[in-house]
Amino acid sequence: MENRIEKIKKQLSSQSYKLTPQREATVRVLLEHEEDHLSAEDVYLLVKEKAPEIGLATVYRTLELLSELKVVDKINFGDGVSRYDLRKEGAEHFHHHLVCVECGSVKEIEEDLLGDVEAIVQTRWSFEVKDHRLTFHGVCEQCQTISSKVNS
Amino acid sequence: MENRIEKIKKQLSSQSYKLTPQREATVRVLLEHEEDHLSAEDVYLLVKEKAPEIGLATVYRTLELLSELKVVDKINFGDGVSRYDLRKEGAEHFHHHLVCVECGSVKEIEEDLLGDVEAIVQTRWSFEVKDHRLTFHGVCEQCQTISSKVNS
DNA sequence: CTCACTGCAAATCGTTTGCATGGTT
DNA sequence: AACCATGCAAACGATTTGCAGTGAG
Repeated sequence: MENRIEKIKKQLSSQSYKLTPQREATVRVLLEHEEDHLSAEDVYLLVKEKAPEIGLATVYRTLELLSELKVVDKINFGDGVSRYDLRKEGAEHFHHHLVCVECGSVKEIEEDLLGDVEAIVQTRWSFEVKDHRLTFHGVCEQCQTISSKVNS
Repeated sequence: MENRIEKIKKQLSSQSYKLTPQREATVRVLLEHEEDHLSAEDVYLLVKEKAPEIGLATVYRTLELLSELKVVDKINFGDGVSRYDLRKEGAEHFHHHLVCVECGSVKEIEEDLLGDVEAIVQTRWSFEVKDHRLTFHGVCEQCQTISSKVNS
């Protein structure tokens, strides 16, 4: 935890940005909720618990900044809200997501399943792939169980 | 063209919706711009050329309806705008996209490259895949050429 | 003293909704 | 007459911006 903060601090200062208390509080919230997919509003409310004076605009500005530095990834699951996801240590690619159309839960897949596909795209369409976004829509294990009960 | 309109008309009436003049004009615009990825605003402006009385709200309502019927897919490339994409005839899956980070162009890939990956997700995570969204971010062929010129 | 950073409120932008009207059946 | 669909304007929610105040270097 602390060393990840330290790392982010260095990343910031290398581009002459400061890790202000507000920014640190925001980063800490993100670290404590790595599994979730928080919206800016979510982050704001959580940060407010630690630093009540913080403003929503600052949270937006911080998330924007972290996004530029590729510390977080900004995603969009189609509801009109942006969500922010800590990039895992050393991950060079965005991870994949499984979105359940029944309960709305979101699961992350860390493995990169797209190696082959990227190679195909690269050669067949002469497209130099830098990153990707992959989301599956479907029914999660839990909801499959529930609906099979209902239907029996 | 006409037979696709006819088909959509049938699809609508099978669920007791009507293909009103406004809806037809909207569908025609989408058909004439299959390659593009129009936002609701874009569609609105184009429809207005044919049917000046149409309101923006109607365009939104029509696109929403077509989206439910799976005639179009609603996508989001991360700028805060929804875009609407005609589903190809008989396609059961969403097609993939190549977004160029240099010039912003968007290219479509019709082939479904995810068959294997879906099988993996299905078995390994017990997730029943219904559909997917796959977007690659990178540099398109044209921009690769340009930047290699600049750098030489 | 300077300048990046902040909080607040107002502004913006895409999208949705309420409502009165018009057209079909 | 009942009802779906429309246009318009107002409402809405997420995000951005202008600006004056603050604090670290």
